[in-house]
Amino acid sequence: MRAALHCFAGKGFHAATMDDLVRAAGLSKGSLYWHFDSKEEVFLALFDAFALELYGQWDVVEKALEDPLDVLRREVEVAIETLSRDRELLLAWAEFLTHPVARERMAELYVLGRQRLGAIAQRGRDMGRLAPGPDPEAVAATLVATVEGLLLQFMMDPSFELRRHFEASWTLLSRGLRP
Amino acid sequence: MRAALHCFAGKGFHAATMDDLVRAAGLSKGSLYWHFDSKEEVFLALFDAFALELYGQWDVVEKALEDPLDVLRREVEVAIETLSRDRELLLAWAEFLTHPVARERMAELYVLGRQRLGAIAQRGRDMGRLAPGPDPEAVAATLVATVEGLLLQFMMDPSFELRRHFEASWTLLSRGLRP
DNA sequence: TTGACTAGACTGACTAGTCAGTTTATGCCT
DNA sequence: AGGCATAAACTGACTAGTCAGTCTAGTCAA
Repeated sequence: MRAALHCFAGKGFHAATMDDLVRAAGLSKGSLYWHFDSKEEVFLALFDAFALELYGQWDVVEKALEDPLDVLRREVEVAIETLSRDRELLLAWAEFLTHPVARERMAELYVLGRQRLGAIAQRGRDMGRLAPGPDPEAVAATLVATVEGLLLQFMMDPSFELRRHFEASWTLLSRGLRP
Repeated sequence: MRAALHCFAGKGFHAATMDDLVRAAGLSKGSLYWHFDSKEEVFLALFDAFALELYGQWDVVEKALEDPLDVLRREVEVAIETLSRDRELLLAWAEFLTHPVARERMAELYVLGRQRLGAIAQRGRDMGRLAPGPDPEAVAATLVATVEGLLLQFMMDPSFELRRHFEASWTLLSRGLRP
């Protein structure tokens, strides 16, 4: 899987050949096809692994923190950290956007992500910790957009100051979120 | 070019064959190669056309509007409108992210975009129309992130209410931007 | 002995790009 | 008007190469 991530991130899904994966993993063609039925399956397995990791981390955040505004901030932060930890992961992420099946799964991931953030925003509003103005669903969409948009800029340009810009984005957004 | 957009959006850069383009354009192989030297050249020509269109529209906005906050809002709006007008354009946009050369050009586009938005934010701050808090560069990065993040979500899911969520995002952000 | 696993040569479908020409448009001279 | 030259646009069969996936022949641990 690590070898596959390396190959797909470096050359993209199509340009990376099964021979590349085999070489990078130190395996043979036969072995690779013993473990996976097809190139696509390797690719999708990668996606599923990251989706699982991301939402696993969100579970932790939601159990650890109380204040809805803290949870929102930390979840955005965790999503950015998880995906930017490894540059190859980020490049593979872009690759997922262009693969028909991976894209479908990514779409589900977004829907679920918005639901989770939206539910927290709703709770925050009910508790009076968030401004009553913007509806929770739209807040969730805005937060997802911020995560993905900042990551996209970082992906295009490693010198993009992700951390600093995230702090600035949050400062702007939280002013709008607070009652 | 229209035919190429259709093919690349539908199947992606790699899976779309030159024979597909030829069929879609109602041309022959030789003809296509008379106009373009390679598949990559067709692809990059598409990117350049859209980059040009986008910044052309920003020029118009900057000439037409006075108040920096209005300009910022309208430029974000125009970027979203231009890229979401045509679903195929949006899908091709994702394709650009994964092509090494197109990615480089996209990176330049982001840098230039942030510079332009940053300059306007700076002016707004100097004029006292924007809060002095967040530095202009970070404001620009946040706005670019919002555009790209919302578009990404719309790309994955046509039922995503782009317009409504854009309004909500702007409401949140503008609260943070105003003095 | 069996079944999980590995090796790597091989095949067949597919595709970017080429080339040797053909047709159409344009301009110019008588 | 018509003949001629030149360039621009186009045609489609062909080549040379690539690569996902298959297949046969194994190894090795329990």
